[in-house]
Amino acid sequence: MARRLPPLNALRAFEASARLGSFVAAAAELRVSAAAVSQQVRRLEQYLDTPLFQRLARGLALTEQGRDYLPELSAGFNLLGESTARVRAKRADGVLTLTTLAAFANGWLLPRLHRFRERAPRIDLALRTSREIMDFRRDALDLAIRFAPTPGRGLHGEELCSEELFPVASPQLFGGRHMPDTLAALADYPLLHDTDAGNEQPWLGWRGWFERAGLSTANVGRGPQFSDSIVLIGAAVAGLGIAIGRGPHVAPMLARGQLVRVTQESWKSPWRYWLTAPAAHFRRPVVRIFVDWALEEARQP
Amino acid sequence: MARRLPPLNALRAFEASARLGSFVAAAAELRVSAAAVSQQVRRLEQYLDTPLFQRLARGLALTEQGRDYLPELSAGFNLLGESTARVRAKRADGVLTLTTLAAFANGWLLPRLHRFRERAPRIDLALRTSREIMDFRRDALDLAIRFAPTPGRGLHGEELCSEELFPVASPQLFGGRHMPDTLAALADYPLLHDTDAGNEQPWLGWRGWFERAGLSTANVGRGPQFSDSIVLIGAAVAGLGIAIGRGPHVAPMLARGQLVRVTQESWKSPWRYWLTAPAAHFRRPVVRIFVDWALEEARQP
DNA sequence: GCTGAGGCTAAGATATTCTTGTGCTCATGG
DNA sequence: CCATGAGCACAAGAATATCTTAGCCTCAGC
Repeated sequence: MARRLPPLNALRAFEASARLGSFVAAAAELRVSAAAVSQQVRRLEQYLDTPLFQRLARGLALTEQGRDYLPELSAGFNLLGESTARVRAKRADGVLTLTTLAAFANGWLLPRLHRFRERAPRIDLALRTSREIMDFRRDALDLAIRFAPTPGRGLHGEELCSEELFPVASPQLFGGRHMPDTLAALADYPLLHDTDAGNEQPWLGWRGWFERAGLSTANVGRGPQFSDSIVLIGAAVAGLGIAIGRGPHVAPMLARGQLVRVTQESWKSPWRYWLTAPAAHFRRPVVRIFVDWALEEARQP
Repeated sequence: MARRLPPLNALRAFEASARLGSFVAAAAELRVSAAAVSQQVRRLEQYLDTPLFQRLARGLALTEQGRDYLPELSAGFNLLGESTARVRAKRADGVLTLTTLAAFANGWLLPRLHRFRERAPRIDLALRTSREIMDFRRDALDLAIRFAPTPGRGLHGEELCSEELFPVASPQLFGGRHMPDTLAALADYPLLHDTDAGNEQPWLGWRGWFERAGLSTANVGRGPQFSDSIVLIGAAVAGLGIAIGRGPHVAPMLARGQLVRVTQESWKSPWRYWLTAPAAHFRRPVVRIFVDWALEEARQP
């Protein structure tokens, strides 16, 4: 008749630790101290009477038991989490005003939005794309997605995703010819530039890339410039040259074959995409539901 | 990056309540008071901002939200519970000495035992089938399965399953003829009797059945008698007559078509099958693992 | 119209869980 | 080769969360 379950919070602590590979990281996800996670995991190990981690001086390694255990736990918690999110979202109702870069909206948000509509059919999204930093005091904004080193002063922020960059071009640019496979060889093709880029964020500009590789930057300024990433990408798709593709902005074009990666080079940006707003906004149900959904989307491979 | 989960203990309280249809029943399963369950469910409803139950004067009814929610939660908790049980069982090691009625072992336990071997490959079962009540003080017994109204004096017990009874016979007994469909019509066939039955437990004897139906019991004592349910069933399978089939004892024969139910009559026994032993035994890992497994098996449809 | 089952609430008791602060180990880098 | 810092363990007290108890309410069934 009965069902016997292990201590659930200990289980959650283990699942997070195993998934993230560290008590410190798990503690951040669970918003408790690392010591708390350590204690919870110990409790579970006692309950099971078997070690789940090998404690190394620097970090953790799963034991065989732990390795077998993790995937099923994750699946179980996913079920709990997803079904809960659905229940929560179904009756929420209202408008969510969101700003983000057009290119991010286009590359990341729009292709996923049908799933949000499914989950929260009664929340309407009002999307404001703008290159300016919006002011929460002035504008009637619920939430912003920002690319920045930190969430922003005075604002609460949750990390949405990181960004990997790599050279991309239309396959038509090369006709049948061999595609260049080194950074140096790219200089033979027209390079497309983002106007803003390259000062603070060297990974956004060709100059940064050539300097990092120790190559001459003499001719690196040549080529057309674009003030907006979305237009820049459009130019690359049209075969006008090679652009520095920002992962989240170009993923759908890569998936459709409109763009391909050129060379194996890549650069992982130290900045992050943040979901950000004054802390109070995050307590609005409509915002919370969107944020939870977005974070979940970002966790998918 | 992050995953957001609802309060897990509240979730478990809801799952149990919804599955069992009552806070009182859920409280028994979770081994807390009904008030605690009520509070936990309320907490979850607040978290979700939606009602999950309609509170009726006498009992509960799921709302639409709750109805959608339950199956996924159950699936999630099943994953957690089953994978945990596997991890727990894998290293346990030893012998479990168990007594039970031969017919119950044959009809219920043996067909399921391959799954137990899978889960706990290093636990060997020593099965002692006996019609006598075993004495935990005298015999080296870990656990007994007993059919009784209560677990037994001085012993801890967990309810394994109930028992439904119904007339059964080999389909060959009727040749091509019409199968009797009323209790009264059974009297035309040989009735098979369990020697012990019919005094304390009227549902085990034909006399009890005929009395309950208000029929004459004049000829009800006729027919062969058997001192052991397993032999009685064998006789029924061999086409010797109609027996009172005890659900857990005859399930595999029904599944294989060796027996069929005769008439739609059935009687739900007020006694239960108990897993029972001195409380201390239940704390032995080997016992706990078997008990958890058996309870889980009993929950399956 | 009783009675009992089942649920609710409030308040205080009890447990669990978390944080803080300290100490340890070892990989990394100067 | 030593200093540094990341990451984990441990202990004790603090902060919560959770449970129980006890009394009340409603309605179904007798």
